[in-house]
Amino acid sequence: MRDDENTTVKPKIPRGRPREFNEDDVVLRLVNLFWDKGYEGTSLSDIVSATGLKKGSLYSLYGGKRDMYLKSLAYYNQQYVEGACAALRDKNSGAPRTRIDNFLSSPIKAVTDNDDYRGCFLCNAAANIAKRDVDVQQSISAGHDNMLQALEAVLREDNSIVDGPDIARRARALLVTYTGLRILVRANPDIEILQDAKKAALEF
Amino acid sequence: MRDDENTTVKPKIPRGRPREFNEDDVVLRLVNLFWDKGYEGTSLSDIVSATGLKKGSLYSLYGGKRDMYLKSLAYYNQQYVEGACAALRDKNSGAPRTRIDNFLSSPIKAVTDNDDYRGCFLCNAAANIAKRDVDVQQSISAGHDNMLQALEAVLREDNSIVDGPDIARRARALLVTYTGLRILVRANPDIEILQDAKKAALEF
DNA sequence: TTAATAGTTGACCGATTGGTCAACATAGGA
DNA sequence: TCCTATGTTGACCAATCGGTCAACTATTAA
Repeated sequence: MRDDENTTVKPKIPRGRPREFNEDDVVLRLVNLFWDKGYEGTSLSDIVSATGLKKGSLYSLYGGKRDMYLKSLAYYNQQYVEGACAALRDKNSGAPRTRIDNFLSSPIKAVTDNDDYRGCFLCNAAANIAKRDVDVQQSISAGHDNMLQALEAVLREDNSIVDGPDIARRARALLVTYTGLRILVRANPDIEILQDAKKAALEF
Repeated sequence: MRDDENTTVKPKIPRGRPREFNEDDVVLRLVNLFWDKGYEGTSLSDIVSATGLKKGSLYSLYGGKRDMYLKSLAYYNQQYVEGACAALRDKNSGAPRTRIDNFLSSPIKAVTDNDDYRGCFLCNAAANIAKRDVDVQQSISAGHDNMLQALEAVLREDNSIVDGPDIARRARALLVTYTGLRILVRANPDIEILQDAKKAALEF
């Protein structure tokens, strides 16, 4: 009891030399690197120059390149995927159909608004090395599950769809469309194709 | 005129030492390698051991790794994509809707029938390096254009769809769904999700 | 002060990367 | 039988790959 008096919130007890960097900044840079160039396409020296950290620091922090990749996927799930899911679920951000439209528009808007052709990190990971790495596979599945549940939630709000197996099916179809859009963005500069496909995907 | 007498069809005039391999066999092995492991994920020694050729032969044949990749994409377009498009167009292989169903089923059947989780070579290429290589991008676009045209052709056969902009839009949506299925196959072992999504995508 | 702990750094590692090349082999044409 | 043209081979290349480590620095606890 006496000990707890001073450390009510147990704020922090750092020992040894303090870090000279912010770990969130670092992992964000990792995400952006792997997202853009993939696992094999990103080299350690890419990482060193992008983060400013030396190999030693990186390795004592993560263990290895693969762990950096895994951390990046987790961070992406936590930040980006979770953000998209929250928007889907947010009843204050429009009618159900509007939110679904926004969801399918985001892959396109990334290009038109921000010149961001990177697509979806999870989709790229799937195309990259998913089959050869169970942990990568699990991270992707986790993200997809999250999205599927958010999609089902918003679909259930829509009166025009009968509750039941249709909901799950529709959600799955939307995820597939989302994935397709995110991939095509990386290869096809023709935005009209994507907008058309989105429009058709919303006709249900 | 005299010279042409003997060489009516100009069959072949091979000079120098003849090749000890079949070029089609080689490129097929290249396709299978790059398809599975991607560009950066495939090393020259992978290629050497898969083809049986030595580096010297490979380089005098193709010029470099990137050219091998480009050749593989072209071969994939010529063989696999063209095959799928022909099946879509073939009026003897079922009603329009049936053919579209087959088209969307092929990504799933590859898994269930042949344990083939590689997805689509073009989609993987898009996720891999498309943005950094114009030639790769063009090869992907060419394949997609081919598919889109075949899809439009078969959709035009279907009486339930009014000819006009709807055709193109529907075709584009189908291509996006196809792409999404092919990508998800690589990451998600849950076939039921894909079958469900396919079913929903056919409800138009 | 002095340990103990943790972070930073640059030199270093063997292995592998994509790629080159000279020597040699095998064919057709003169 | 040469000559030319092409194919095959293995040795070789610099550069880069992911990864390790000992020396050094900065901090807190005793």
